Amino acid sequence: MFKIDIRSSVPIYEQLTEQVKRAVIRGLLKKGDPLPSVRKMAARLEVNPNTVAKAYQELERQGVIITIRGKGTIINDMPENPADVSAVLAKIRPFITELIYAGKTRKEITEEIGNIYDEIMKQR
Amino acid sequence: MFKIDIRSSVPIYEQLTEQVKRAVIRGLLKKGDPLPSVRKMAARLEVNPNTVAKAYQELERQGVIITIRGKGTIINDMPENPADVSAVLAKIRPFITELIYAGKTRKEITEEIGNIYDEIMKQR
DNA sequence: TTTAGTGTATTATAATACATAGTACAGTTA
DNA sequence: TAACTGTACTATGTATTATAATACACTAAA
Repeated sequence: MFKIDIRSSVPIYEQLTEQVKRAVIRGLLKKGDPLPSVRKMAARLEVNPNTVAKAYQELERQGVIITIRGKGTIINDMPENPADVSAVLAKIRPFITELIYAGKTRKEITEEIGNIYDEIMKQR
Repeated sequence: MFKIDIRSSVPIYEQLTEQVKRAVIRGLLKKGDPLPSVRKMAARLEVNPNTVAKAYQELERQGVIITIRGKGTIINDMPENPADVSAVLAKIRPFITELIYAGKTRKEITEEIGNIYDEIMKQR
């Protein structure tokens, strides 16, 4: 269900947190569903358990999962009150600048973003 | 014309490269316009000359500026053939995931991107 | 030629982030 | 008790970012 690209420049724990969130968005994981333990997940992904632990801690901080020491980790509800959207938009801005500089029009850019949206939501 | 936020987690040289590109996009800088020398720019921004040099080298690598040893640095033509757009889109994807998770709809997201576009293009 | 101003290159230091390794501890469940 | 949870800690290695301090090659003007 989860795959890590070890050659990517994106940190492993970030790859994992994003994929968990995507699975929740797609409905592949629902409230109460358990995640594999830190050690099992690490074994499956062939990464260090500490790296998985870091990803789980980040997911809990964002309210995506609930962890209970000794028991395990389960998926939480999708949040109702939106997170810090403006901070996310600020991070996107430099990339939009790059696209404009590459000659992309306003319409092309918004269409590409729409395509990304569809790809994330799509059930394989 | 350029401002650096020293408290930002975005590297200084990245802040500078993006602002130069934005100035070109807005038409505030045109082909042949000179950029301040590495040392002058560093003094104005109150950063180390090496950091400015790194930004200039990155801008030259991207074809934004032309540097001539002993003479100075000037703005290049806007590129006609687009750069690696797919790589940029790949970097945007995790942020779109975050926005979806925060409850944003497809329409809301594409509109927000459009707003960013307008803000970048806007002449103050 | 000399001088001052360009960009460039190198070495060193410091701080931080990322990932791994190994070990230990606290809590839960069968 | 035994085996499993998550958590905490130290240590190591690598990479990135930024600064500092020089040094070098080239250009333009005095």
